[in-house]
Amino acid sequence: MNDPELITEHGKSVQATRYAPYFLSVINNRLSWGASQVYLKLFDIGLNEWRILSALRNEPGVQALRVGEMVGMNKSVVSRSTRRLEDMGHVVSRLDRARRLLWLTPSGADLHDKIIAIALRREAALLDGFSQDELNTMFTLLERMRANLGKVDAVDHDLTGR
Amino acid sequence: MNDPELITEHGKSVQATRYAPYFLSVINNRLSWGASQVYLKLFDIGLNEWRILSALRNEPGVQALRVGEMVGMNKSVVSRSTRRLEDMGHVVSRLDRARRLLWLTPSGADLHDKIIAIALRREAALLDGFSQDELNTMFTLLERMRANLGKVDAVDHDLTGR
DNA sequence: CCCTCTCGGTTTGTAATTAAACTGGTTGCT
DNA sequence: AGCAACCAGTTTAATTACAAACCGAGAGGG
Repeated sequence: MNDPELITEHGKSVQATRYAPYFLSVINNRLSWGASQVYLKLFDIGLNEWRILSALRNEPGVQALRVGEMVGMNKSVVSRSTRRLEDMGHVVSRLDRARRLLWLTPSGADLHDKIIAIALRREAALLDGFSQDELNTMFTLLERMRANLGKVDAVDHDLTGR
Repeated sequence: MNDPELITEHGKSVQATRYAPYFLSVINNRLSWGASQVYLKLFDIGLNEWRILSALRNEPGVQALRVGEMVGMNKSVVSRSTRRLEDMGHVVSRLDRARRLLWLTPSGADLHDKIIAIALRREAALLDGFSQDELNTMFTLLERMRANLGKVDAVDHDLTGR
């Protein structure tokens, strides 16, 4: 019945339950997709716009490029999303030489404060049942993974010849 | 100089370094983007195609829907990616009633074995320096987060009214 | 035997993400 | 002053991701 040309035997493979990238992607994808949907539905802005609000709340008057660094966004996204927030009246910008400096408006600050409450509630649900010790451990381990990303890149460069 | 209408004071905000979703997104995004680039460059297939190869290696002859469950992919992605793999000759399918059953071809199995070596190398780089104990702890904590995703959804439903 | 409901799968639409090409203004050097 | 190098930001293109609408084949009930 089965074509002998087909692979039908169980070979060595990745066990998803012990493969870190799989775990990370499942958790992250559902988290960020869910966040987007909630923010869009309640406030008509997406996850990227929210990140910008957050950055500007921390450092009012920064330039666009710095916003990207702060929240780990590509500058192209910063560009589009700030424009959108500006159109909606949540952000204003001023040109300083070649730089574009950004501030929240009162409505932007208000929006930020509403969304952060939701973001923290969602995070609390994600970490429900974690003791303080476990939280510390987890952040430490995540931080070490993040620090190792450069080594992953090195593997990639090795494989693709830069 | 600063318009008084603008928010310029530092208010309560999210500290990215202790905000789990941010960490997860940074790590995951770089990981999966990097993987895609490597697989595309070396083998002309993307991350999604790779995931399907992996699922079919584990369970030859499964139906498309089940593949999605196994590797956490949306069925629409499974649909597109399997078609692509079939066009490339790495996968064959057979209709069984309404189901579409999938198998690797020898070339697909070969491709799988090449890529898994890379995937494991990349993961090893990510987890470089982790002791066996730390690995166990981390997978446990990740699994608990994954299990909590339902609670996050509950928060979302509560907020958006289903 | 036909109608409807269900189920697997495909298509479509929107958001997020990154790199790379492009633009325009600044700065620095001669 | 003029040209080149650089830098911030914008635009474009490609990939991943999810939900929802859609479609077609089966199954079940009347």
